[in-house]
This record gives sequence, structure tokens and C-alpha cells, in this order.
Amino acid sequence: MATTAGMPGCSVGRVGRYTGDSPMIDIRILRENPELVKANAARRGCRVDIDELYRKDQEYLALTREVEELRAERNRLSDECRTNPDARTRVKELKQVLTDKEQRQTTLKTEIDELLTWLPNFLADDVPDGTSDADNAALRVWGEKPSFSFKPRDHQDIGEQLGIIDTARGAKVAQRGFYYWVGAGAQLTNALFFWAQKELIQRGFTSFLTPCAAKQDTLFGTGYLPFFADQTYQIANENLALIGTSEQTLVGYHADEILTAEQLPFRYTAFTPCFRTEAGSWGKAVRGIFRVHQFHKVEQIVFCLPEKSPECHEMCQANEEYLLQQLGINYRVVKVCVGDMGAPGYKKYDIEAWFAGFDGYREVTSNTNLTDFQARRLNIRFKSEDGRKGFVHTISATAVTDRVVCAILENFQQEDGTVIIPEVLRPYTGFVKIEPPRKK
RNA sequence: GGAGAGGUGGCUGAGUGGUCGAAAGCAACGGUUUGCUAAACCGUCGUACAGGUAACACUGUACCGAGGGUUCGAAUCCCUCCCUCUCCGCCA
Repeated sequence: MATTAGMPGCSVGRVGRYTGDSPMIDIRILRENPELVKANAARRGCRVDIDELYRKDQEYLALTREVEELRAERNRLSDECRTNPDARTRVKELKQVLTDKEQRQTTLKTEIDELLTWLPNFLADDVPDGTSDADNAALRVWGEKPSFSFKPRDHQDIGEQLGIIDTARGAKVAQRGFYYWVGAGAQLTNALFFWAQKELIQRGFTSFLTPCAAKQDTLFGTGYLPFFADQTYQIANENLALIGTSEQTLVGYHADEILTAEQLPFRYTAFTPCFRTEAGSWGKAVRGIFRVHQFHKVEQIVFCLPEKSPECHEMCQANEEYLLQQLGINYRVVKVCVGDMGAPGYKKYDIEAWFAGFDGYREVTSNTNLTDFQARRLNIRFKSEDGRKGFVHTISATAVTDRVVCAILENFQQEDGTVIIPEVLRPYTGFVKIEPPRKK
């Protein structure tokens, strides 16, 4: 997805839980090395004026020192009032000066926070330059493309012919962009999701069923606000949105908590629907159910110590690839370039599976190391026995989605119109192939 | 949806205008005693930011759900909001 990062001034209202206590990025980096922040923002297409931010922060710092001194004086005088009534008049005078400065301080803080809200995460050294998915760096390919003695159909055609995908009724009942899995299709999809969770649980993941709605603070904390505000379905009359991914509810799970360092990493998985408005994506990949308003996903989330996040990122990647390998789906791994990565990301891999009907590779999963970006916003810290403290790092990775089912349909279709079920899923489907409905 | 109760430090729980960043207990940490464990006793024990230090120490400010108000001074009084819990009703 193309990034829309960096739209300062595009107000999303009073968004987020951020009250100024946990900077979006470590504000000390801005203070000590504004050029670094500036270069990063520039590379990521973030339009926040870092010079302006720096100036405001400096003014804020100086003003804060003044205000604190004045308050100290006020507190001393207040105390004196108990024995010396004359002090009252002096305090009153002082208060006027103080109030003016405090108001300026509040204004500055608000402005600074608004700017900080839009600052993107830093980038890993090896993130490729580029502006779109065309610039992603191919890393490796696994498996072979299936060969066909006929022209393979895409999942839309297959789904219709087998009667297992119903987009027409999805549109009738909900809207275009919603769909039904029907019969063997629903069974196959359920099988995939159940199997994927089972595999992850065997690798130390804890299984979750999470809320499918989350409040603004949670979306803000996970970085979906303000950066992807137009992607979320807001629930009318509620401070709630439908989740765009269980990442939001799984990472938010530990908001405002201090995790025991020795117990990390925490590995979580959940299966949820994911709701996205896909505003601004009209005309892109509309065929089939590749880009829809509701899809389903088994997610991997990791909370870990900062120095472990690259390792955990690779661990999630290995899990994703393992699942596709077990399914026998040919795929390639790409390292996502700057322009194709969301603002919260530090480093991201996508997996693109082969889609025989589409005759090309298409994104099925993604895996992002967010470093401390979410942890700062959500105030998720760790503490170790030796007293070390800090913000944890989080990894957010797909395990499987409906798109993987689509890849199965396209890659394992047969000339007779049936689809062969990958072996690992057969214990969960109870059948080895999907056959067309009998003609009456 | 109807009725009520309440939000204080890791937990329990005092605290109705200053000496309260906050009693007490528990938990935790350090120590003494002990053949070991337990117990007992002594001590330490919130967070963030700014200043300060080689690093500690230390100093200041803020924080008792959130925001605003009254006051020289607010955990404490007033207003608004949020949240949680209990009971009743309905219900997968």
C-alpha cells in the first residue's frame, strides 16, 4: 500500500491518548541531533517542518524552566501565607505572570504534540529507497510455479464456478467489497485459519480471541491514527472503530503496562476479521476478493526487548514462510522500500505468493518491525531484575489471510474445475478436493 | 434500558483545605539472627520531566480517573466528562 505519511495540518481532531509524557519518537534525539530526525523525515516524505518543531521544543524547554521556577516561588510564598498574610498580595502578582507563561506553554505543547504525532519511525539501515512496491527489493524465491495444460482461471472465476465465493450476495447484504465464503470454501478457509493458529501455538504463541472494535487511543497508539485515518470504519455515536487488524487489539492489550524483561518475548496470535474502508483505492485490484472491506487474518504479534527485535522479526518471517511452504505455495520475499512502508514501520518484509490465474506475484502477508514506535505511544515498557528499563519493541506480522485461500484456489485448480486441497489442511477440511456443484 | 456504588502508589486501604507524594498492612528489595527453610527484627521501597554529577547524591516541577473552576494554597470544595463495579430487565 502506498504510504500517505506526512500530512501535517490534516487535522484528525483530538486524537489519541498522547498527553505529552511519552514522545512519539525519543524527543531527546531531536534535541541532540535534529539533523538526524530531519533527514529521516525527508527520506520518508514526511512534511513536518523539523526546524519549526525543534524551535518550538527549545522555546518550550526554556519556558518550562521559567514556569517551574515561578511555581517554586509561588509554592514558597503560599506556604508563607500561613504565618505572613502580606505574602498573599505578592503571590497574586506572581500568579498573573505565571498564568501568562503557562498559557503560552500549553499552546506550545499542543503545537509540538500535533507535529510529533505525524513524525514517522526511524528506518533500518538496509531499507531500500523507492516510492512504490515496484521498488521493493526481491530477497528470495521459494518453490516452483505450478504448470498447467490449460489456461488457469483466477480465484473469482473459480470461486463462482465452484459456488464457494459469493460477492454478489455480499454486495446485496452489505456492500460491494464484502463477500461470502460458502460451503467447501468456508470449510477450507476455516481449516487454514485453524491450522495456522495451531502451528503458531506449537511455536510458543498464545492464542487470543480479541475485540473487533477499538477506541481511538488504541488506533492512535498502534500508529493507525493519524496515518491511516481514512482506512477505518468509525462506529456511529461511539468512540470506537472496527479493527483494521488484530494488531490493534493485541498490541493495545499491554498498553500502560510494565512487562517483566525476563519473560519476554511475548508471542501472541489471534484470528479476527479486519475492516478497511479502502478509501482512495478505487479501481485497484477490484476483481475477486483481493482487496475488500472485510477480510480475515491470523496474526502474529511479538513484544520483545529492543536488542531482540531484529531476531524476532526474522522469527515471524520464518513462520510465515514455513506456513506457505507447508501449503506448497510458490512465493517470493521482498524487502519493502521506504515509499511502500507505513510511517510506523522500521523495517518490513512482504511475501508475494504466486497466483496462477492472475499470472503474477501478489502480496499475501507482511511483517513489520515497529521498534518502539507503538510502545512509546501506548506506554508499554519493560523492566528487568537488574533495574534496566525502557520501551519494548513490537513486531507485527501476518500469518495467513483469505488471500492465501485465493492462492490455493488459483494454484491448485485442475483442468476439470476441481481444486486440490493441500495435504496439511486435509485433516481440517475432511475432503481432498473441492468439486463443482452437480448440475441439475 | 432502569437503579445504585465507586475511581488514591505493584496490591489492599486511610485520608474533607496547608505540616500529604500521600497513614497502615501486604508484596518486593537489602541486612541481622538461624544448621537449612520458615519466622522474627532493622532498613529501603512510586513515576515522569527539567536542572545537576564522571557516575551517584542532590534540587525543582508535575502527577491521588481526565479536563476546567474556587483559593495565597486542592487528593480533599464546585462543574463537566470518562471509566469500572453491583443489582434488576433483556439476551448469544
